Amino acid sequence: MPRIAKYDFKKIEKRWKDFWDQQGFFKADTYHPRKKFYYLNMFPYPSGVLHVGHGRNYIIGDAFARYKKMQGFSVLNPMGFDAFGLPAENAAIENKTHPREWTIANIEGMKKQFREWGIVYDWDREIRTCEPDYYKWNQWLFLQFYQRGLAYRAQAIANWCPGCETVIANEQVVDGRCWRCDSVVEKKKLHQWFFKITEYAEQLLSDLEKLEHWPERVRLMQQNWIGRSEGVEADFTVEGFDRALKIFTTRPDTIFGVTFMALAPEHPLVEEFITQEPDAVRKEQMRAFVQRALQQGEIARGAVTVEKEGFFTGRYAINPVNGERVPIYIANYVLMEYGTGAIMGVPAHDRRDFEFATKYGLEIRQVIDGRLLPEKSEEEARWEEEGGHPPLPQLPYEGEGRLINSGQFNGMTSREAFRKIGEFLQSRGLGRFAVNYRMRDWLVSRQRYWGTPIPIIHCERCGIVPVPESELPVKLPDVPFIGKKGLAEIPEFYQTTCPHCHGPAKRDTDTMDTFVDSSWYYLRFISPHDDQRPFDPQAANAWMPVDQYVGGIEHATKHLLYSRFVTKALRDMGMLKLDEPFARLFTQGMIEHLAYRCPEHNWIHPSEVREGTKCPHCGHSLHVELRKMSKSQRNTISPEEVIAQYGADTERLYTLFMGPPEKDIEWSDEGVRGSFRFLNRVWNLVLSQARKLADAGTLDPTQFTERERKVWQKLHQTIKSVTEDIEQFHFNTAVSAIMELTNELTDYVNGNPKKINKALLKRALEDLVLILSPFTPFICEELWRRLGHEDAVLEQNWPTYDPQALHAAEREIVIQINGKVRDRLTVPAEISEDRAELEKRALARIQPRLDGKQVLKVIVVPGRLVNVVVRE
RNA sequence: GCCGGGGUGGCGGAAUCGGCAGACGCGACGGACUUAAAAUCCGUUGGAGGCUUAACCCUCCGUGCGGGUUCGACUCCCGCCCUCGGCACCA
Repeated sequence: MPRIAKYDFKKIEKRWKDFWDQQGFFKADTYHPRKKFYYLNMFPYPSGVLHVGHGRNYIIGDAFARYKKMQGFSVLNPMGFDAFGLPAENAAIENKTHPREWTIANIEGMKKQFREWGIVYDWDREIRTCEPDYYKWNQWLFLQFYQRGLAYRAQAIANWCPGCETVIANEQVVDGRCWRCDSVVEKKKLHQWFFKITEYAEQLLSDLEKLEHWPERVRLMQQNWIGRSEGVEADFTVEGFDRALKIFTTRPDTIFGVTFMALAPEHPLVEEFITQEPDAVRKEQMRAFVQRALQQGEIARGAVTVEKEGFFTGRYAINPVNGERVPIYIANYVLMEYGTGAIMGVPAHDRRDFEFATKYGLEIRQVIDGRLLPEKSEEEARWEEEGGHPPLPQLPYEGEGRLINSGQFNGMTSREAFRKIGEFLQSRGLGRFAVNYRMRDWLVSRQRYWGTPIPIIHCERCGIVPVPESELPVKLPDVPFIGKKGLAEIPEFYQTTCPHCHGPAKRDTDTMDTFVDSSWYYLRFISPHDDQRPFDPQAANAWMPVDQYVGGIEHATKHLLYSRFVTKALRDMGMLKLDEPFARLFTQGMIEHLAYRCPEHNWIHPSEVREGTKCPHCGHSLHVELRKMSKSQRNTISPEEVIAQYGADTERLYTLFMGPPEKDIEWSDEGVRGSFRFLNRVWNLVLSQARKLADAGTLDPTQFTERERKVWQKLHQTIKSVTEDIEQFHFNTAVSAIMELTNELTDYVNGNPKKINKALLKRALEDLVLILSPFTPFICEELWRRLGHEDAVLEQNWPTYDPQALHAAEREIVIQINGKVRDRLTVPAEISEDRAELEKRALARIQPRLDGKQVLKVIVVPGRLVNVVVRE
């Protein structure tokens, strides 16, 4: 027996890394793609050293791109870096360096890491958003938006993150905290730049339907986020005041139940009421209340838990439907940012209004009778039959029903009344149907250094003046970076002259949200070196949309929403001919690991944990929790360690095999060893046979023995299921199918070594290597050569299966009695579809078991089973 | 509160046009090899019970809980429980 060389992954991986670097398998034709496939991973923020959890995203992507390449697609598979952003500044401050240095160093480290993983990109298309040749086009985009009214500056109450010392967008606030640093977000009234994403609210919502290959979850998250509500805007006149008080309601059918009005503390009328208040004491009280409410707002007025508070303005409003006079309050629970910043209070049919009215002793008038809904008539009938009345619904009742106490609208259903009351108001010019969205405009200005400067100049004489396109890019000043220096502290930067009047002027000192950079980068990858425009529309139209996009779910209502908006805006600017940028989306799960926390010493690295999960410093019992891998929680596993011990192929295989890729899953060192063992088995199997197969004859399936036919069948079944699994991102089951094939081939080889069909085995081993190659490219490239091939795996065609080969000559039919398996029957394939024959054979077979019981019926599922139903 | 996903062996997970539950892997146990260990290889492994010289032979239970539909339910329907995620004083 010839000795088999050991699986020396270090040598193998080194060899093929270099080879792939030289080959350029993923170089794609920019202008004339044939059978194009645009594969894209969300590009990373260069935050430092990568751990195995980061690897998942890129390993999935590399496997998929390799598979598509072997299927004959022209694959565009680029990578770049979302290189602007706050962590670079914070790290620079900490390390007394410049954000640029920190960023570039990380990028170099990450590129090396990708290479270690065997991940192949077309680096000629690399993008770094912090370079002027990229951010110039952010500025261009900003100016285009400005011209079209899609970018505007406004004073608004913004989310201020005290940790990051900048404002952040609504999408970047999670549970009242900053998505990045977790600080509690405050509210500040500031002048800020916005992108008018709300102009596209309707399209962003309705086009979700087109995204049939997106996870349902993401679509729902966006739908909730956009939050469309249909309702009516109604004008209440204010007594002794010349302007109307506008409110928005989704329940115009309850308008006869209005017993008070409430204004947000920021509502413009509030200030006027205070100014005009003759009573000095009252004036002061009102002012104090507003002050208090606004301060409360800074913490989190949004919270349901905050007690509702109000203050009577002394003013009254007139209900446009019945002329009733109702008091106007200022209330802390009314939000200025939604609707009109004012509401009509209907305590009987709104939980919040009910709470408020109860507290302030306001009338609670029921105007909807929930018992009389047509859909409930069955229940009503039953109640009548039983001689009773249905119980009165408890107030507040927020459901639909029929109107009562509502004048001429009495008896209508809520739905009818919605329309009729809306029309009633409309016909008198006192209201109109209206739609409101929860989504707000995208706040894009940031008070930080490391970002794209906003290309705007403020001139005392001319006002806001856009920087002329010819002067782009407005470069970030190259100053030594000491401390938290924003552009507002760098006179060399902001001192300038006005492009109009040439007088002294000041540049805008804010930089753009980094999400602007990432909202269109997928277009830049297509023609990354174009210095005339952000991207070449012709090439973009040829390559877009991205056929498969992969990234984390955390971007569901941030990056994925912004990108959809920007694509639509560019379409309307005539630069793109498509509505949606990402045809297929896959959101991978996180990799988790146990994290240990000491009440005194915080996060403890698993390797330091002492026996019995004690803290190494103080002996305290540690709190153990499964958490996503993160540097801050000291529970990361470094790819270097894994690669040094087992090789990159093992890490790749384990990452894909560990579980469904969309799920969060725990990293297991034992699992890694299992993957390593498997690769050793494949290695030994192929090498033990490779030399013997040199003189394999021609393959002739018609001459197969029964055993050979079984091997042939398994091979084709495996090709089929692996292909289908990869298409659906079921990498875990694809790998297990390949493991089964390997087990089968090992059995075959060991079973009767003298009688091996060499042609069959050669083909089986070759196909095995090819279908495994997207997952573990290094070992497969090596084995492919050792099987006698000169050309690269990536130049091979993906194996296809023969439908004829999928079925065995014989099939096993299960025989059930009353649904329980009692016996089995092996029949020739032709018979397995013959109901009558199956029934006959099955009954004959189990006759002894029937024991004279009466057979009621026999159910035959061809090819599968026979179920005999007997009387017990 | 509203919306959505998910509950299957010791563990990760397979199997859903209703048709053999537990593929594949990990762990565990037993064995082979070895002076020994590691590595490797072979076998067993949902639970309970039974039969036999022996055999991978049989019976019952089993996919969060309780009902239902069906010849047959992890899969469909009704009602719950738990859990994860999104939204949330959005009028």
